[in-house]
Amino acid sequence: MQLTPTMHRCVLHWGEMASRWGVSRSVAQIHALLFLAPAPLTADEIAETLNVARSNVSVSIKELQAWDLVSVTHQLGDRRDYFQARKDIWEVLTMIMDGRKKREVDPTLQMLREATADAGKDHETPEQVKQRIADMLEFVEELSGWYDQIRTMPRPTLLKLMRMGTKVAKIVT
Amino acid sequence: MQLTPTMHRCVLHWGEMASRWGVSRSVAQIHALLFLAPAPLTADEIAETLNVARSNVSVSIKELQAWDLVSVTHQLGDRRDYFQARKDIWEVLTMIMDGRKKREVDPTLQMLREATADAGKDHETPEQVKQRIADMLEFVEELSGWYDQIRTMPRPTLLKLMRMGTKVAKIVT
DNA sequence: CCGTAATTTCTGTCTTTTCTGAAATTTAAA
DNA sequence: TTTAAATTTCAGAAAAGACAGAAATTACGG
Repeated sequence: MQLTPTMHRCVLHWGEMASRWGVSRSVAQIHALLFLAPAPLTADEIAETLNVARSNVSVSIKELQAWDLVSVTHQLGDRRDYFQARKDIWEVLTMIMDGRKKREVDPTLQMLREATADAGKDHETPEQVKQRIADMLEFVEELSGWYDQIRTMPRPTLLKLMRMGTKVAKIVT
Repeated sequence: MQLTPTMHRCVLHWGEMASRWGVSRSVAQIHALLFLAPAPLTADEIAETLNVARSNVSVSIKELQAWDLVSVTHQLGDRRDYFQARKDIWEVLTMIMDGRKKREVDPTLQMLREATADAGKDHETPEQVKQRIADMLEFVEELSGWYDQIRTMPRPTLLKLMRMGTKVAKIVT
């Protein structure tokens, strides 16, 4: 697939942001390419377009599938896999946030629960420190629960709430 | 400074999460240590407690200061720097979100603006692709603006809204 | 100013991550 | 089956990042 200058620019930018986003350059570039591509692409097309090893595409696609950002389709009379990315930008954000919560928050939540549970037996740690850990646990639990609730709300509702901006505050006054 | 088993566990966990959070192990461990520490610590104390090079502490502290998570204090009659971390967990979250937005979102927003502005001159890129980029720009602009608004709201208001969970939806019905 | 404590910068080493190319495996048509 | 295309796995090369220790700089008391 031939990249136009604009697409080229986006793909390169995605690649540059990759390390900040916590994925490898290949993963980010492939995602950019599939997100922009007007039609699904085969692994070979991706490898050729981005000049990366075919095997690299295979592994990167696996990761994008784990994030639920890319899926496979097929063409009649063609055994190759055709990959396409989620095009709905709102859904893309949701998938990324879900993934990040699972990887970046949940393990810590788990650890804080254990640490707090064990605090009784621990007579060395100053009360002040235990309290800080407990406070943190409570805060993260609350945030986590809030996120799970928001996640269930229909998109139009969220959109309306978002567009109200700070005006939502009036309901709590 | 001597770590109690509970503190030890937290510091190690922070270190393990570091790569997922996008910082180095040292940065995460130092942050954990300073967050839990009942009193400010010198760079030497940090280096000794965590068994890392003194220079490493210097660089890591710089990064934590760039995130606005750590500040310097002094003791009378002691020229050494004493470092302390923000203890308010809500503020810590805010600083991290601000930092992430600045590093992970703003550069992309910038790029999307430029790409969209240049779209007129670009006659190669399919309309469909240009549209996808424009939609993405609009979405990210909207999210970004929303975040900036929310950021200005007083904490008690946000807390109340958070505790309402999905009940906030009733104001848009 | 001088000497020393404290901190930072720099350079090279070590570790980790990413990526490639080859080999192995899977898949499906013949 | 057999065969060939398609995909995945794997081992090692290459690149990036983290870190230690030395050297340089800064800050301060005398």
